[in-house]
Amino acid sequence: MIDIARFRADPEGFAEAWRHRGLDVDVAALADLDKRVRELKTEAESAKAEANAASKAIGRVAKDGGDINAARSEAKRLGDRGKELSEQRQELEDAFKAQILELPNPCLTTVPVGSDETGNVVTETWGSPATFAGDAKPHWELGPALDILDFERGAKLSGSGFVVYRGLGARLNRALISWFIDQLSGEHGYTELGVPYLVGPEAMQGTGQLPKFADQLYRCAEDELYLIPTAEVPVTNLHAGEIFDVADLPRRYCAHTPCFRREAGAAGVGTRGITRVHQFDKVEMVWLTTPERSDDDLMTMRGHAELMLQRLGLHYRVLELCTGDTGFSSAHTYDLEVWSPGTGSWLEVSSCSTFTDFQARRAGLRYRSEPGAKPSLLHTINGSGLALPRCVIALLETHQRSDGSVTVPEVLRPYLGGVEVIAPA
RNA sequence: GGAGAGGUGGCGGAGCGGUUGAACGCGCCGGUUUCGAAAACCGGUCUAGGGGAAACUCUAGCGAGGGUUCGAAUCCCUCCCUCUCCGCCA
Repeated sequence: MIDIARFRADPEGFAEAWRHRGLDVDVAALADLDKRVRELKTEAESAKAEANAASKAIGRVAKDGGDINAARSEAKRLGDRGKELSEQRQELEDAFKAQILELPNPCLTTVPVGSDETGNVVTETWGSPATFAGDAKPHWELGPALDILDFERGAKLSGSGFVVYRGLGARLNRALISWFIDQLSGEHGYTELGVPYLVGPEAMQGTGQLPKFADQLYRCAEDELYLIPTAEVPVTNLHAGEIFDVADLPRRYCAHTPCFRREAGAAGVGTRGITRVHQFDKVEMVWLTTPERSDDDLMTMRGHAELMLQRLGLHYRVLELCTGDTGFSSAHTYDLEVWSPGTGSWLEVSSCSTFTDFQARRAGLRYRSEPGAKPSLLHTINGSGLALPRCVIALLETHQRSDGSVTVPEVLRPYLGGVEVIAPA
C-alpha cells in the first residue's frame, strides 16, 4: 500500500508514477474521497467527544445520588449522532481503502520507463552459451529419455501443468534445494525457515497477492486458506505487526517451499515441458531491512543468486525491469535469466525486488531507528534463490552430451551420492 | 472432534458496569547520589489516526467481530487462538 500522507502532498507525482506503469488513475477523485473521509472523521469524533463528556458527567451525578434521567436522553442523542457519522465515514473509508489496495507501488525514479518487457534493460551477461556438435535437445526430450521426467503421469494425476520427477530427476531436484539452502544459510548467513504452505487472507494481502490477484491463487474455500504461490508470502508475513530494534536488522531468511500457481490465462503459451507449471519448488530469499540500506541490500542479495548460477556453470543474464514490467508490489526489480540451449530462450529463474515500504505498510512491519524512537516502516526485499524447474531445464540442456547423458555439476555431486553423470538406464 | 481453563501494555499480574490507557511489580529511558558502579530515591516509558505552526488536543484499541447501556476490559452472542484431559491420527 502506498503512503497516504505522501499521496496527499503530491497526488500528481503518484499519477505520473502510475502512468509509467500503464495505469491512468483519477488522483483528483481519490484525493477528494480522502478529504471527505477526514472531514467526516473530525465531525464524528467531536460528536463522540461530547457524548463521552456527557457520560462522564452522568457518572459523577449518579455517584452523588442525583437525578440523571434528563442527561441520559441527551447523552444518547449525542452518542447516536456520533455513531451515525462514524458509519458514514466507515463507508467512504472502505471505498477509499479498496481503491488504494489495488494501486501498485510507484517505481523508483531510477527505473527505466517502458510500457512492457521490450523496455527491460540487459545490464549484465555471465558466461557464454554452451556449444554442441549437433542440435541441443530440449529438456522435454532429454527428461523422458533419461526416465527422470514423466509428463504423462503428471497430467494423469492432476492435469496439464503437473509433472512427476523420477529417480535421479527427483533426486536432482532435491539436491538443488539442499544445495541452494546450504549456500545461503552456510555461506551468506541466512536463517533457514520451514513455513506453512497454506496461509490466511491477511498474509496474502500483506505481500500484495490479494485482493488484486485472487484469480491466480489456489484457495481452500472450506477453511479460507490459500496455497502459497511463493515462500515470499509466509516469510515476509512472519513478523507482521511486530516492531524490531534497528540492531536486529537486517533479517535474512531463506526457505524452500513448493509454489502453487493457477496461471489463469497463461495456459498453452509456450509452456511445453516444465517451464511453466502449476506446482514447483523454489528457494526464496527474504530480507527485512532499513530504508537506508535496502538499495544496496538488493544488489547483495542479487549477487547471492548470481553466485549460485555461476557455480552451476549456467550462462545467464541480468535484466533490469522497466516500469511497465515491474510487479505490482515492487519498486525496482532485477530478473536473472538462464540460457536454455534446448529451447533457444532465456528463462527467468530469479526475480530480485525491493518493495520499499509497500509490503511493510500492508503487513505492519516496523522498526525503531534507535531505542525509544517512534516505530517506522522497514523495507522488504526478496528474490528467488532459485526457482527449481528452470534450473533443472538449464542444467539438463547445458550439460547434455552427445550420447544423451547429462554431466552433473561438481558442486551437486555430493548431494547426488557421488553420481557424476545421469545416463539412460 | 468432545470436556474444562484461559486470552489484559515489553514481561508478570490486578481490575469484573462509571472520570481506567488501565493498579502493582519487573524491565527500559532520564535525573539525583557516586571516583565509577550497584543500591536507593525522583521523573518518564503503548500504538494507530484526526485537528493544530507548535504547545497540545480529540478519537479508537484490554484475542477478533457484533450486541445491550447515557457509559463496557468488565454483561450477552459469534468466531479465533493457547493450555489440560479424552478421542482420533502421520
